[in-house]
Amino acid sequence: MKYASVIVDVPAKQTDRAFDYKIPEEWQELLIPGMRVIVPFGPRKVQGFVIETKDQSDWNRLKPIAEIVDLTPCLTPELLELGQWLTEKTLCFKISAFQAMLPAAMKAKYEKGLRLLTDDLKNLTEILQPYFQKNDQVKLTDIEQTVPLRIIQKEIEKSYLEVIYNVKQKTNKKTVKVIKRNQSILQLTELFKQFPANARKQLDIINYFISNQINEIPLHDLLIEANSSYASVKALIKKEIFVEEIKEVYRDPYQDRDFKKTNALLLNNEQQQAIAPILDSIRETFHDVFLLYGVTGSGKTEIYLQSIEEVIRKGKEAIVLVPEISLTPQMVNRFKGRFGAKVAVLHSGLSSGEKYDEWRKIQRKEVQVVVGARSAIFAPFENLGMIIIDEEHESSYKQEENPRYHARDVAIYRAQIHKCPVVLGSATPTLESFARSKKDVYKLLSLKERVNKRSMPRVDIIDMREELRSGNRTMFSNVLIEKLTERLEKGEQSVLLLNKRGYSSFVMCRDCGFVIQCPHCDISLTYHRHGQQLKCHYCGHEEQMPNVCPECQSEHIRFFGTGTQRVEEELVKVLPQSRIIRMDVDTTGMKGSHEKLLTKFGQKEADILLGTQMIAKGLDFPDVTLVGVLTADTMLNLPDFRASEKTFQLLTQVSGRAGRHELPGEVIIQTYAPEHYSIQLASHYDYDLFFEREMQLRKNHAYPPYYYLALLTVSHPEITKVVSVTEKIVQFLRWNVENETKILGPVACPIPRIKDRYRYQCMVKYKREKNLNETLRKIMEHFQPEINSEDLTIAIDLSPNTMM
DNA sequence: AGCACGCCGACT
DNA sequence: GTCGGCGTGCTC
Repeated sequence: MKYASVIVDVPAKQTDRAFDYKIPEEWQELLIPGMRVIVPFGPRKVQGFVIETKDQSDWNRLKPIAEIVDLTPCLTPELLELGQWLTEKTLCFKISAFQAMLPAAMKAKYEKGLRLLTDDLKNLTEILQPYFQKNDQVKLTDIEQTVPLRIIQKEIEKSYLEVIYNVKQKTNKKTVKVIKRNQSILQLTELFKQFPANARKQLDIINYFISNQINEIPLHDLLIEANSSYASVKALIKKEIFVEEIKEVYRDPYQDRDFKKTNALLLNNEQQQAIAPILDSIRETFHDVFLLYGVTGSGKTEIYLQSIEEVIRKGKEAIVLVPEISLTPQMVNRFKGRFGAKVAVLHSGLSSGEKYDEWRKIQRKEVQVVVGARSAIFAPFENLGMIIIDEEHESSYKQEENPRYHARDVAIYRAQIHKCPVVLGSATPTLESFARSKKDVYKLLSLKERVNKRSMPRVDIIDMREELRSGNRTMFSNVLIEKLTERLEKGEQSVLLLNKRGYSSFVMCRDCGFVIQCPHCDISLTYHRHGQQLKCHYCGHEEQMPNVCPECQSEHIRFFGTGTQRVEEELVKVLPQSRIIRMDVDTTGMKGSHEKLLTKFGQKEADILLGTQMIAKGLDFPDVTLVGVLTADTMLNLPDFRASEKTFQLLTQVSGRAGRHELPGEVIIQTYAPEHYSIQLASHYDYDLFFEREMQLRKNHAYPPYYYLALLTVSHPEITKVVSVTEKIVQFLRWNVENETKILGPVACPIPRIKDRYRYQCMVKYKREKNLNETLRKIMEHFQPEINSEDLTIAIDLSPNTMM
């Protein structure tokens, strides 16, 4: 093939199409679609993806491809196709779709440099001379600060310098030097006999290879094992007895750990009934979507594991998606324990290099199973036998930035192509999925019993308003303190959950009610104990906590709301004898600290684990017998049509953390809205009734699953512009949609201003809209001039999870 | 997105 | 007369 169509790494409307390039002669056999290349683009060079090779091009002034990045394509034909589908489904740029499918380490970095063109350094202006003493190339970033751009430009005009564009690869393949023998063991043995006896170190090395019967060994290891130095090794290399090689090695984040090999557990009756149709689907290469609806502790994971075994037996591969936070060691252990080295793990706790390495294992087909968060759905397997999405209801499966895809949709798309099953597992399925299972679009598989036959822990709802009325002004109800004390005495553990979503510690004046807000965003600043700072979570603005109210000069200005730090302090006051582990973003920022804290708790080095949402999932500690939810209802006040659903899910999840083993558990839910149905029904573990009630509400308010949603968010520094653009969009939409489709707006967003930009939105609620994407594309096209030059942005989210 | 080109005002 | 502002349009 002589020509290649390339999608270039320039995320913009005008460049969102293929550009053709000539393939240099020597690469014409080599280059195939899915490979990354570096191509000249205007005056610079950019990375791009080859989507097609061909023998003809409509363009006549073609530039040649500058470089090939991959030797094997990083995108399979299926993924190339999937990228196309993603762009259409989410209205994102093609390049963004491709980049979303690969580990971040494979994204190119760009760097500008200057190259010396004149032979005589003295021609150059004096300040520039020192930079070119040693090298004829200098990074522009090194010079920019000291030398004004004007001066540099002058030199370029005089052709003493030229600008060069470098595309740098982040892909830091980790390598080691290995020493390889160049001769057979037999030859070495011969050599050993005749070797000069005074070369003792060299003899040691040769002997090491002979006695251990090895072909090669990493240099580092050799030096230690044979107790020798690099000098002796080099001498042997010079004699051509050994050779030195650079070898790619994987950073294995789990290398220092042994995983206890586990075997398949015996499935109970219910589990057997649930797994049978999945196994059928795997065996018969048939696409199906299963909703595995099983209460916490009903043994869903064992079903996953045994299904995967079948997939592997068939010589196929499996993807397992788990929510980011539940990718705890416990989860990894179960998969590694069963499948050992056949598993790759992809989650945010890994460094970008580690993620890249795990991805390479998948690409090279060295593993058959990948366990990972959302983006693992793009694992470059070519022989998929099954896709599992655990905790199907988790909102983290939806990406909240472009491309705004939902992993569930991608899973079903891929599974259709591979003719394999998708298993969606949850104790609290999304209304969408459960509704689909009722309509037989998904096949429902139920697990109603817990494996250990224990009933779910008893849940008590505590009305915090009552507590306040009876004079308890702390954040702990009397009952909770009582129960916590009880656990302390018995040596059992407790978990306390602070539901922080939709809740922040703002600063208010007690005298005049003034709340300190961000000057750039319409949202109150959050108090951070660290350095008495006030911080904006949306734009990063920081200011000092004032001593007096800026409005009325009163000294009664203080922060409200509760952070885990604050809870910890209070808790220590009430239960001074307790040992507490606090887990939130502050304490788990560092790599691996999350895990360390959990291990500590698991080894009973603490009595109470206190944390935010992140502790709600996947934890399984035998001695936890009490779970307390400090503030159950904070989410309910958010402008989010899923607020009740999320509250129900969260409460059900945490309740499942108590009493998973021998000891019976108990749950205390503190709330200011005890009568709310999502709290009431969660306390009775009544998903079915919750489903009924919530469905009724969704129907009445025209929300999913009865209607599909599309959310358009317009932003611009001037409010008048935002309003007028949003109005125009609404008008255009009204003209172009079906009668039963509802258009809401324009309205200001829940956060009406972020980073000095006003935000308005408009919501489309529809049942059938064949041409919606086309209509939306027309809108984007129409406003393109303003988007390009007037700092206007229009964001489109098809099927938004929230309205924020 | 970047970058060049080009057309206008305010300075040596 | 030149420097430098940023609107416009292109990138195989």
